[in-house]
Amino acid sequence: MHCHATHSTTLTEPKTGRPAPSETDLEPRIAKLFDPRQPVRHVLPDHSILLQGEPADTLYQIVSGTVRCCTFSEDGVRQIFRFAGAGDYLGFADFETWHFTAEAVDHVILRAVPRPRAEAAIAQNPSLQVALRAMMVRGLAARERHMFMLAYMPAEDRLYRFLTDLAARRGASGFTVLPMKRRDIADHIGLTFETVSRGFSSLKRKRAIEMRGNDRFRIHSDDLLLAA
Amino acid sequence: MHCHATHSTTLTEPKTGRPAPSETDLEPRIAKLFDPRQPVRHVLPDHSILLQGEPADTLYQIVSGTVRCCTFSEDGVRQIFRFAGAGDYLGFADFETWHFTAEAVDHVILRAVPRPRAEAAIAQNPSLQVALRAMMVRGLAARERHMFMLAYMPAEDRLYRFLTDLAARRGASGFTVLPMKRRDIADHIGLTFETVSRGFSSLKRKRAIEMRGNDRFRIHSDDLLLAA
DNA sequence: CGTATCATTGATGGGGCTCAACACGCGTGG
DNA sequence: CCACGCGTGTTGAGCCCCATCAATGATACG
Repeated sequence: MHCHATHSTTLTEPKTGRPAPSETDLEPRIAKLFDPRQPVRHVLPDHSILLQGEPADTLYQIVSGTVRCCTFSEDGVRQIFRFAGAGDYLGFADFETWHFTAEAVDHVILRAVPRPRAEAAIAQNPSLQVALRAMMVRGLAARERHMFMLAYMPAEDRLYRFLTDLAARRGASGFTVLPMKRRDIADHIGLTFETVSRGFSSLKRKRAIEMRGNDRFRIHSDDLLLAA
Repeated sequence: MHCHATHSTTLTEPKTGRPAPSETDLEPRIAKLFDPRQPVRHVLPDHSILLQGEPADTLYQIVSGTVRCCTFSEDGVRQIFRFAGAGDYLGFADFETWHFTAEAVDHVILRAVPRPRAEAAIAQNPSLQVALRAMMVRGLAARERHMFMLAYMPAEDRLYRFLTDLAARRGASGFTVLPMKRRDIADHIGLTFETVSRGFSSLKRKRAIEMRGNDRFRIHSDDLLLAA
């Protein structure tokens, strides 16, 4: 029983990507861990930021750019379980070694903080702990939502939801930049890049999306979509 | 590019379900939140423990039995993102309202603690916070592992891995009880119950598993499996 | 024995993977 | 300037795995 409506299902999330009220208040407490002026790291497209299995001795905040967080199976299949963007954090889901690999999709700028210092600050700051737990709760729910997509949604719906979620996170109306390649999208939503490409074509054909070049898109209103 | 070997891929987890050393030390601290003698709740098979959307005013520890944690899409499709068993906890991934529904698979016995009391205890106990964060980290990794399965593994491999993981969690060698129905398994690994059933038959035929009735199974060694 | 629930097995069709060809932009170097 | 290669994206043809629909067993319970 697949999801008929292309724009289907948000499960029960408040709305896509909208942080809970508590989150809005608490997020700055996490950001304070990072010195807003100091150590900044630049990473070029397709270069790795951190490697699965290596010591997780640093935490990062993404200043700008897009990061793909992925794991590789023994036979080299890549699974991107998350795209992280400006304002997101890397490293709070590990203690000793990284359980995933992070790579730059485009030019990425990071702020870094050594783990010992961060952990010490966390230990002394109860409201920071609450903020962290809230962040991880959102991470759990996001992964469950993604699991549902992988298990039950047909190809085109997966792509449509990926695009709407991305546009919602970027916030601004109008065209949204699509920093990643078709292959990256495919490895994220569990398809081949050919199927992703067909999905783009199909969505364009039925006026669900509009594209400028192949790295900018815009979602059309649901009303238009229903007419198709 | 599917996973050829039936016993394939653990990604990079230490080993199935084995808690990290830190976890072994810290887990009792979470357990201490629950009074080992007092308020116990019994839930009959297929009855609900907590409902998506309702206030999350209680935390639970599972004393015995198996719980399915699931979400429902608008059109009624069920996704079981986790089976929780004896020793597992429910409720640390929410603050105000439940983001999922928990139902008893078999007869379930729970210990409960009111959230305000638990949160107060957490706020005052730093090492408990560390334990909680470790638990949530494991939850994140488990969901990512599951995402990989849903995205890339063929039906039979999914079932085989589900069974091996279950047997590993139960620990004891010999036959393992399978508390849930085919339909539950299907909704967990993203298949239909018919395909799950065919998977059982196929695994039996090639001597990968052995069954006693249809609710007890045993995994055969990989050596035997390779010979098939 | 009749009924209900669950599991198994078969037949059929379709969605997406695979293999393959082609289009397009962009760089380099003749 | 055009040729050529290369990376990326699109489109087509064919096939296979799994969802779907359907029928038959198996077991428990009245």
